Amino acid sequence: MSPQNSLFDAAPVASAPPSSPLLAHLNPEQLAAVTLPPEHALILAGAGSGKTRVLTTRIAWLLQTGQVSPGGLMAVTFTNKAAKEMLLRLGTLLPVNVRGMWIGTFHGLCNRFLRAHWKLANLPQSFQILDTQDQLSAIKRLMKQYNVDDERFPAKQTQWFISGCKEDGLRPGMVEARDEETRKKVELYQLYEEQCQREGVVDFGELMLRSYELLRDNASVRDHYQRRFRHILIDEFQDTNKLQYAWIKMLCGEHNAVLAVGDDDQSIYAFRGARVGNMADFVREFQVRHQIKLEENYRSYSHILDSANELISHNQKRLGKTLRTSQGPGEPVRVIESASDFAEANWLVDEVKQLVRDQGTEPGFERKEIAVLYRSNAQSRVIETGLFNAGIPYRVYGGLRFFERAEIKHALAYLRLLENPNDDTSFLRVLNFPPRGIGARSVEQLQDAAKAAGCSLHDAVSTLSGKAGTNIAAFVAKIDVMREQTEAMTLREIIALVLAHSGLVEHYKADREGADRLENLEELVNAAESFVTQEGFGRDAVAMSPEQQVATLTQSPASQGLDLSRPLIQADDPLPPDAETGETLSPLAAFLSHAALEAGDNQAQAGQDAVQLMTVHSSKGLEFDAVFITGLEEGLFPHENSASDHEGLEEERRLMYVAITRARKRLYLSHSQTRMLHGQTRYNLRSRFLDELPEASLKWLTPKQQGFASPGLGGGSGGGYGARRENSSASWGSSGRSAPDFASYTAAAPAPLPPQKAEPPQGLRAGMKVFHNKFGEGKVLTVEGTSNDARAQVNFPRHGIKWLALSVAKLTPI
DNA sequence: TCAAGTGAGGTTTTT
DNA sequence: CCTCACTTGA
Repeated sequence: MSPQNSLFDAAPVASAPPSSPLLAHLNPEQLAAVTLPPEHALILAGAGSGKTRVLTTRIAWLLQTGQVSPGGLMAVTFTNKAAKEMLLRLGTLLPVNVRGMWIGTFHGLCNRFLRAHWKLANLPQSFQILDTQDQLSAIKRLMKQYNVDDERFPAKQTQWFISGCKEDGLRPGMVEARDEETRKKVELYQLYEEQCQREGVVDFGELMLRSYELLRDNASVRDHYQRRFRHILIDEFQDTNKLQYAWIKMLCGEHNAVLAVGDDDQSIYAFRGARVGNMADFVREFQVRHQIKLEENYRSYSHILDSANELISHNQKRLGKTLRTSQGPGEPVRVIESASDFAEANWLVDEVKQLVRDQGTEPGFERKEIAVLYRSNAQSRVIETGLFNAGIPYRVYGGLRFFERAEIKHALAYLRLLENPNDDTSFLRVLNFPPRGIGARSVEQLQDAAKAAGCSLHDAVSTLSGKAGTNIAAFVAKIDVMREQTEAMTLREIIALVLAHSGLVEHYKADREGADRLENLEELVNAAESFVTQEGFGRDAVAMSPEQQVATLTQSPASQGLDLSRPLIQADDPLPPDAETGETLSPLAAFLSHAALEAGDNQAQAGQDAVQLMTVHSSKGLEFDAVFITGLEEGLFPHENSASDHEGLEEERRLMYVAITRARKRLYLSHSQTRMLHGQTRYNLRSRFLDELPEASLKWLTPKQQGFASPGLGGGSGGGYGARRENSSASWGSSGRSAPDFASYTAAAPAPLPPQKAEPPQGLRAGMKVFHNKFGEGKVLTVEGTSNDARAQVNFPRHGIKWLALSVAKLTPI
């Protein structure tokens, strides 16, 4: 390794930077990152280190110093939210018209690319995008048609297989199929592809894969984009999958500069194909000479950061990074043990009340600045019940988003049929919705006819005869008439007409519980309206000519230091070969892409001052004044499915790291002795992660108990926080039932009482080592049930994993 | 065609 | 225990 290649040399600024206001207030590392020379670089950006700021300032700096024109760079993110944020902040840094710039999500940019090159990509101009739901129903339909046993090949699994292949860049012919089962899946993959192609639809994976292949197979297109995008900036690089990495590589020729920004310690999406290893691969394959660490944290006090640092230091596979702050220690991290999940929720409710009540005085927390995090969605229920009964407003992240709602999907299906009559997924979705007397038999007949003729359902209708055909023919006629009627209409008018003529509005009006759905349909019209005005109905979906780009740029307000007279686009920046710039995508088609790629807000009633409930995964990228991390128990967090192998455990630890680093001022870590799971009471040990934190930064509100050794000891009651120190010698279960149960919060709907006794059967807890007369030594994995029903799952090194009924088997703790 | 019943399965999720 | 997807019966 050459000296230049040494790790994390904060690269000196090439030449003295212009003392631009852009660069003010950046710390040395940030400044170095922003002003890096135009070469490949990796920024290792810790949580809360100003990553987005560096990215946007870098773009602004490149533009301002004339190193690149707005059309000459591309910035890629994973979520629409991140992309919007980037555009927004860029707009505040520079008077640049960001419309038309290639800043967006991987999928959004691929969509734009494929729209510009639809012919080369072998797609219809207005190809439709299948979301995950659509994809699954398309696969189900396919499997039915080919009489595939869905017991042996569940549609979900097939979907997972297909998506997995695409993420790895594999077409059916490239998949290595050793066993019969895989061969069958590959066959289904092949058939699915043919079906999508026939119907003119692409799924999310296809957007990426086809873009990649087009670049790979078409030298002139590839050359064009390689020459065009001198600067490529990638956000959240640790989340890229194999295909995305290959795609980036494909966009890189001799003279490109890729700026990859990421944090290996926050890589929590391996389960969906993300490869942290891409960071190391990037450094090696791109011969990255500049690596910069951003370790200064602007979010949290040092007790919180010390906890995060210490925890993550237990991971072996790391690039290495330590967060620091100049904000001072702050409060210690509070740790609490409860007797049950109910008690935990109760305590949490009390604590939240306290935090909110203190508002105005110190510390003073707004409800929306309080987050409750958990490992899995199922955990939210108890907490919701508690908050609900206490009358505390709360908001749960992660339900159905706007464009995923059934009524919206129905409306979109009609709209899609206007654009593309061959979209069988949409056809089937609304063929009999609202009900118009088309039964399963008729549908099957139609499907058979279509299969025989090798055409779409829409086209097969004419071949249909008899009574069954008339209703279907009427449906098709209705769609065709709508298409004609809407030809010259605005998007808003089109949607209004479709809503009325499809019968959707009528149907929901008749439905007692249809009011909400009607409201959403109303909202769809609004969404279309604002799409048209804000997005310029997707004009940016088509590659802009240089002239257009200069034009939009000069339209923007007077710039500070941006020389508008200089030619912004080089003369040698021609339109991509075969770009279909003449034909504009229809507003409707653009809106439909938008609906598929941007499913809408993930939270109900935004803007309200409500406590935020979400999984740790969805908390990534967010921050709150106060954070509760709940359910810190072995088996839950780290999750039992991940704890067995080293890789999985390290990812769980990163997840915990993400959770901790969400907190600005105050952090609570909570675990419970018992928890209701799958209808059974489980007895879990506290998470090992709690033992991986620095004692000096913690404050145990309930006494810390010794490891696995004394299951019968200790004190956690569900009650008062911080006031429970006195019962350190009390046997749990017999004391500390002082917490009010939910019934005391609610007059109307009493919730179930917490269990009377939290005594694990025979004192067994997960994680304990036990001895069995026949099997020898083993480790307890789980304990379930009570008294006579109780059983334990034990892993015996010699005999494997066994379930043992505790009323029969003799297990001695050792 | 719709409502009630049955049975399986229950980490994490964006596009 | 709870949710959902799918089947069955009127």
